[in-house]
Amino acid sequence: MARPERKTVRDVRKGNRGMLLRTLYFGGPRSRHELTGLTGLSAATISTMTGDLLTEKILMEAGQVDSDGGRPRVLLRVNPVYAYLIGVDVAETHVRVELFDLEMTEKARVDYTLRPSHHDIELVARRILAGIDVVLADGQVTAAQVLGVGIGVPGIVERGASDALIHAKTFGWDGVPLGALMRAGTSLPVFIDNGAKTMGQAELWFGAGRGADHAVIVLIGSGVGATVVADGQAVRGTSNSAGEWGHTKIEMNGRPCRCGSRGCLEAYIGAEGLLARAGVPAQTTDWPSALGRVLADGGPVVDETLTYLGTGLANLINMLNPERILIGGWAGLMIGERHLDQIRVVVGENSLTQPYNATSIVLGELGPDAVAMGAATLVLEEFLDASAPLRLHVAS
Amino acid sequence: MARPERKTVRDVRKGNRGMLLRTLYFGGPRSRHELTGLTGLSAATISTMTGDLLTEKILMEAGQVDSDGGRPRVLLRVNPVYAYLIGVDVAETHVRVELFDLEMTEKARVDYTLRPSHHDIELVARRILAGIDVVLADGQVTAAQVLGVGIGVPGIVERGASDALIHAKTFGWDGVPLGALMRAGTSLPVFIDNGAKTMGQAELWFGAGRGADHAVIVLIGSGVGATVVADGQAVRGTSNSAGEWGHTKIEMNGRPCRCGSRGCLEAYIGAEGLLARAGVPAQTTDWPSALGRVLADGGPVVDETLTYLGTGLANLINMLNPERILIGGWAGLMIGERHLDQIRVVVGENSLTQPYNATSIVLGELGPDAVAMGAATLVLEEFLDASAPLRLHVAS
DNA sequence: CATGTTAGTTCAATGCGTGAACGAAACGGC
DNA sequence: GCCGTTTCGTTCACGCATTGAACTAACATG
Repeated sequence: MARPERKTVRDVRKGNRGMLLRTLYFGGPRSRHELTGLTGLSAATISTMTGDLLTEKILMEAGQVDSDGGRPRVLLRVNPVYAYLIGVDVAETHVRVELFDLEMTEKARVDYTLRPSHHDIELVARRILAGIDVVLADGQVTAAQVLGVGIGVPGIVERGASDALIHAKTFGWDGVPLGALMRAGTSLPVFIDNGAKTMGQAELWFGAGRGADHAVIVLIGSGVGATVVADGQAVRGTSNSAGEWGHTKIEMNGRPCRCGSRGCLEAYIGAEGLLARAGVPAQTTDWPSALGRVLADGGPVVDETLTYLGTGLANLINMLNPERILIGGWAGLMIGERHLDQIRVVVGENSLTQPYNATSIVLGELGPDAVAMGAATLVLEEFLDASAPLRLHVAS
Repeated sequence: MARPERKTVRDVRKGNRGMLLRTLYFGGPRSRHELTGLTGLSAATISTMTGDLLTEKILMEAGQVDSDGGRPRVLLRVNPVYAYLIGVDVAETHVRVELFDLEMTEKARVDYTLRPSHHDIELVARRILAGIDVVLADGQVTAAQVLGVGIGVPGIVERGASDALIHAKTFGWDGVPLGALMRAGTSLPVFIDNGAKTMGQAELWFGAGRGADHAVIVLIGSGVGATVVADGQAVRGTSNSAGEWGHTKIEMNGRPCRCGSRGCLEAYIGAEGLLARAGVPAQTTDWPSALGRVLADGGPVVDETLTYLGTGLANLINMLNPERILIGGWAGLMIGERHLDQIRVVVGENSLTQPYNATSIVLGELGPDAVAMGAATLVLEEFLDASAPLRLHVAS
């Protein structure tokens, strides 16, 4: 029963300011006059608030537009170089650090290859910290101009009372305090979340999920996960591990899954399980091409996969009644590009009419590269929500 | 991307007032002094606000308590007879109308038997309206003292742009505008929701779900449904039909379900499916005793049922990471009372360690009678949230 | 250059929460 | 019975928020 916080008059300002900022961020350049309509605020408030934001350089003017017969309207927009965001993608084979401006335009990036079985947490933390320095130098940005660092990691990010702990079996991480390690090396604010979640966040904000209040973004790679969005908010659960769609059971006594259980959806539609079922040799390394060949050849395994996938999606629809389902992840996109229509048919057969008709099933627009961008989005979200007399942070 | 509304200073008051009211409603009688700590508001604000609420008679004094060595504290509480709530349970065999005071104490009730296949919407609406008059008379309450009427109905309640439409196959209702029919006969505010959801609401507020921010309340009767609560709010989905847990698929090509599909969870753990699988003759009418015998006899069907139930719950845990799962519904309670431990074992085997350890699985505390109470809770919620200079409504 | 129209700003009014000063109601010690 | 102490509760000036109304700014047209 999430109890609301105490509010004071200043919170009103903070909330309205955030709303104005969001409107301008997503609603393109607008005049003050248009903003009154879009935000519901009075012209007086818009005037003073935009005044503040302009002197803070969070907003900037963006030309004029004639307004038939009267004073022309001055367009306002978010100043993309007011501040910068850093997004990090920690994956099995690499650590990528990217620098974005406020509009999510990439200004610099650096990749570090991770050798398999070299996932030592200290090493990863060092790579990230080094990467931050590199992108700042390349992008000619000082740390003081950066709002924060978002990091997308594999596995479960447990948000307990104190610091976030990361559990990633494949990395051998069991309760690793990455946040604390980062803070030891930088004074920038750090936000950490599961990589599938940050990718979902990216799709929701900048991809095919724009504007959806109720959505599920499913990620199909070698593993399978999902981001659930209800009322515009990501559902995180009590310890931030919601969304483990891949390990929901779709078949009693089904195929063994690498999680140790049986009949998990991931064992059927995850790339690893799919390729194994199609008889692709286990030592194959180029999974995408192998999957491409399997999909091109067709056959019962592909049909079966579509049935499992469609049924899994139907379960989401029945359970959560989203207005949109996005299919993403490299394997998900490959499957979806070829067979989206058939997936829709299977979903229709396995979900209730009412919620099925309310849902559209589409492909993600952003590639797998979106993990870092989504991570940076965590910082952006913080900025838009609480930008109040914004304090930029001191460099490390 | 649920955008927040414009806020003004008065919304601050409304919000804080609601918080104070909730604190007092659920936190028993408290002194003004204690309220400052519990709400975070200053003593000054508490003083003026409780003053207002006392003159409005929403609050009342509730005795004094010595405070060692100083002025004794005056306890305040919500005035239970400030206003009343009406809850309605529309079920297959009856329409029940109940009158509650603000503390959810039942003041009057009336039942109307519904003959099978006599679910004409006009008839049901007439029964409800008549029932309202009866409970008001019995409880010696005028319509002006009633905050509203909550109605729990079977099937899907579609909240579209205009009025709520109800789809209930078993009733032959397909897009029935019950709300409009009610408003034609009474001027009381009407709130309609699915009966399983209202029961979930009741458990969440007054039953075993108290205080849980992330919970799933599963209802197992002849059908199977669930209420998902995330961040203290019920997840409704885009057309208010979220929670159809019973028709998620747990087995590919499994048993046929009455929904027309196959392998639905409901076909295994719903009372109807369970009894059929146990070989109980279809013409049996006393399902509870039949289920009791099946459970007492044990055997493979029962084990199988527990496996299906546990797996279905494990899917919820993996997907939603709740802190608590409540098992309710008459069949759910019967199964849970005997086999809760075994259910927990199965759940543990089929869910990921992390989220499993974060969840407690418990039985519901409220019987099936809670549908009407939960429906009335819809009205209560409205009152606590927006009680602002509360307007009581004119009688019909 | 006067007029009309649209865009944006300024200002007094009103509402809210807060801290500080103040008032109220008990107890304990003498 | 009186006085100091402690705790509870109220009052009031202040700062900050939005707002409507009056006002200024900047254009087009004739």
